[in-house]
Amino acid sequence: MRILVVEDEKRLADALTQIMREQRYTVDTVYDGEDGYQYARSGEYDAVILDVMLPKRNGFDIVRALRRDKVATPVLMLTARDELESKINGLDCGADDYMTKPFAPEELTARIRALTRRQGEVFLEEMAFEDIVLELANSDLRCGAKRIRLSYKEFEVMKLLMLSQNAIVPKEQLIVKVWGPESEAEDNNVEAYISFLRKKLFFIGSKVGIQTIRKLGYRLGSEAEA
Amino acid sequence: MRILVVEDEKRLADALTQIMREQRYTVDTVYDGEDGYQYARSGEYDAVILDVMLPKRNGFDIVRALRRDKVATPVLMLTARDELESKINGLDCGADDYMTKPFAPEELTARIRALTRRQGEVFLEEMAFEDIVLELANSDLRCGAKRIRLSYKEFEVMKLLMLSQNAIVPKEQLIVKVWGPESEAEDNNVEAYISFLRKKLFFIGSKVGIQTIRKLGYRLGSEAEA
DNA sequence: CGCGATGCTGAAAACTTGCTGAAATGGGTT
DNA sequence: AACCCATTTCAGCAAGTTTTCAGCATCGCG
Repeated sequence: MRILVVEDEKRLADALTQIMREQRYTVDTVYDGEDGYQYARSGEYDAVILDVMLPKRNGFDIVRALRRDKVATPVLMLTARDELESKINGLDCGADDYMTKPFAPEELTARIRALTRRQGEVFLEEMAFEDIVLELANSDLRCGAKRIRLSYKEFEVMKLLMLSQNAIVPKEQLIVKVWGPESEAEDNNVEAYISFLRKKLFFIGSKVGIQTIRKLGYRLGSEAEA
Repeated sequence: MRILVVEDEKRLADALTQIMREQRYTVDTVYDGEDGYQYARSGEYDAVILDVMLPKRNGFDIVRALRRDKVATPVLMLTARDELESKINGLDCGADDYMTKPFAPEELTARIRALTRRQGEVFLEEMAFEDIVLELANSDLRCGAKRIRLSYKEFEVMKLLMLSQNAIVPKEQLIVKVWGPESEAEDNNVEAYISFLRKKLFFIGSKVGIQTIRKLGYRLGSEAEA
């Protein structure tokens, strides 16, 4: 989860950055309105913490511009003034929430959680290993420009292998997690799917291969190592 | 736009209802937590204004229950206490915003506007995707000079697909949002409409197509990609 | 090396899921 | 009542997925 902090007061900016990093967000920090706007416009953030009073360009202005640019990133406005006017102004500009300084760190994190929750879950969108990427949203397996659609079970098997990175995944575990603990699935079912996946890995030209560790299971590795 | 007000104090409840009606929202009002939960659970509101202290069931509890039921309706919590604790509590329960009593009517309406804006119920004239434009006012789908009228349900399905841009929209979600959560609609109903829409997309000569992602849902994409 | 155990894979079968044309339904209008 | 239109229903087909199975390949052990 990526957060953009736009705040000119160095001490406060650092504090905000620190607080958010502790919550395991990836934080970028900029110190004036113009930079803030440019960064936020990229749309790659999951939330923006935006001071109202800023050099070069004020917060209201930035939010309005972002919304006009069709950037929907949630924005939390920050201001020293506790006036109703500026609250309403902020929310009406298209900001999603509003907080007055000073504030407790917990309040900040709670508000950011509330803002990011919506998109939240979905944001881990892909898994990577070596030169391949598994797109969680649509079950596509990608290597460079080439891609191929995986079926439901192929996807599940691949996901488990990638989740374990280089570790060995026992057949038994694949059966339990993909076919279910009650299932009648046999080893050969897994073998068939490993075979399907190998074909698809070859097709997209990946150097990643599925290695067989006899009697133990399978694991991912690059063809080179072996 | 439909709003649910859950407030036990009669005077305040009436005031809230009045304020929101003046803003042309359709307002339903209930006076205790249990009713509040039941009504909100229908998912048919665009926002809920929820008091924390309520007979039968408190506000935190209700939000938590709603989120557990996968109801994503934005909730604005209302409380007399200006304590940080209860703010955090409210937001972490899954509420989307928080306001302390007393408040100015303008602040309430500004916050509700902010909450409802986010779900994309924006009053735009039209929505665009690649070479097609959906005219919200008259339900026409346009590609260049060619246009065709969509029926009500065709329009709703198309709107949801376009709202999600490239993201996958599950059949289930289409059923819930177009046919309603209580409906008996089956997958085949959606399939039939997807089929209608494909014919119309073809008719207006768009390069946009509706892609099927087996077991997951549908999404828009240009014919080229695939 | 020879043998059994283990794993691989292509093809076919069995099954699921999705598509679509046509007909039925049903509400609203003329 | 006759018609129009949106919507639902249904049946058969198409496409995609999963299972099954047979035969071959490979491994490791004696």
